[in-house]
Amino acid sequence: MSKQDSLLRHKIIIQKLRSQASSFGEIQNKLQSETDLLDVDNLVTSLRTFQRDLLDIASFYGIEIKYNRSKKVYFIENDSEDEYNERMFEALDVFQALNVNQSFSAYIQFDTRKPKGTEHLSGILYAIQNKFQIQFRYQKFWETEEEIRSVEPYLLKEFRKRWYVFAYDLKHKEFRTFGLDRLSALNISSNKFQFPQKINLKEYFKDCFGIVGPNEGEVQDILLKFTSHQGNYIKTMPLHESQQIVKETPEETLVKLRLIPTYDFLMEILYYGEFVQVLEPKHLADEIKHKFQRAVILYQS
DNA sequence: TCATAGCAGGTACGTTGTGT
DNA sequence: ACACAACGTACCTGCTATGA
Repeated sequence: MSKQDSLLRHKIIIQKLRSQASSFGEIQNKLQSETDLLDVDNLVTSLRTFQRDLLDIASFYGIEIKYNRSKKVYFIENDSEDEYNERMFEALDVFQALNVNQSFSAYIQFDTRKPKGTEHLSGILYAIQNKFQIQFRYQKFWETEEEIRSVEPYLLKEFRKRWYVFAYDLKHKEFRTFGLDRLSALNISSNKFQFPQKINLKEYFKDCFGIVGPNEGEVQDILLKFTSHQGNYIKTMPLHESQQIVKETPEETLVKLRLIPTYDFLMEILYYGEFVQVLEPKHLADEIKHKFQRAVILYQS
């Protein structure tokens, strides 16, 4: 029984109890069926170990599982569906799937991609937690030369499967976002910094789309008309936390957003091509229109 | 009465030291 | 360089005391 199995067991227990309150026997049955399905070491444990699992789940994930004596079932008391835990379980799923059997490699095709800089995640996280300045080499997309940066790291941010660190650049004296995949020779210095009182990170990025900070423009109400097919997709994968479905018909889905229309957002709209129309604001609709017109010119000969 | 928690002991596995 | 024993650690189970 490895640590990995313990994590897997925790995940299955949480999933089982999220779907319904269950007795210890029912949980054991679930663990047994998952053991057969995943082809792993036996995940079924004794009651004593299960009780310890409950304590671990509470301390690791903050999910409190209680026992209902009269109904003889365990249930989750304070389920928050925490984003971090969800992502961790997701990673575990992938790890599990890839780890099951090497011979499955014939059935798995990876997206082609370059290194994502994830090896820096734990180092930067450590620096953020302990408020240490960091230095690193940084290469911008559009420049060939590397620069040495010295920054105060505040936040790790993920966007479109890439990781970024939001930080205060000590040389340029401003907040900047750095892509981890373009960063090398990371050094965590012993220089401490004070976290700026005036910034609330959740609030800071609330109206933003992508990695561009809020100093890039004003918050606006945006109304988009998607084809119903794309609309279904958008409903399951919201563009932004402010997203609201305003109207739905068999032909179209109207979506309202409230954010700063940054460059990243513009790119997102262009990505949906003919399947979306910007209804409001007009200047954004015009900008998209111009971009498409310029693109069309490329194909006229 | 029964869930819970503490403890002792077993097993598996990784690491380290030693001999060939 | 390799094999193997000794040791340490993590994690498990079963037993049992506790207390709501």
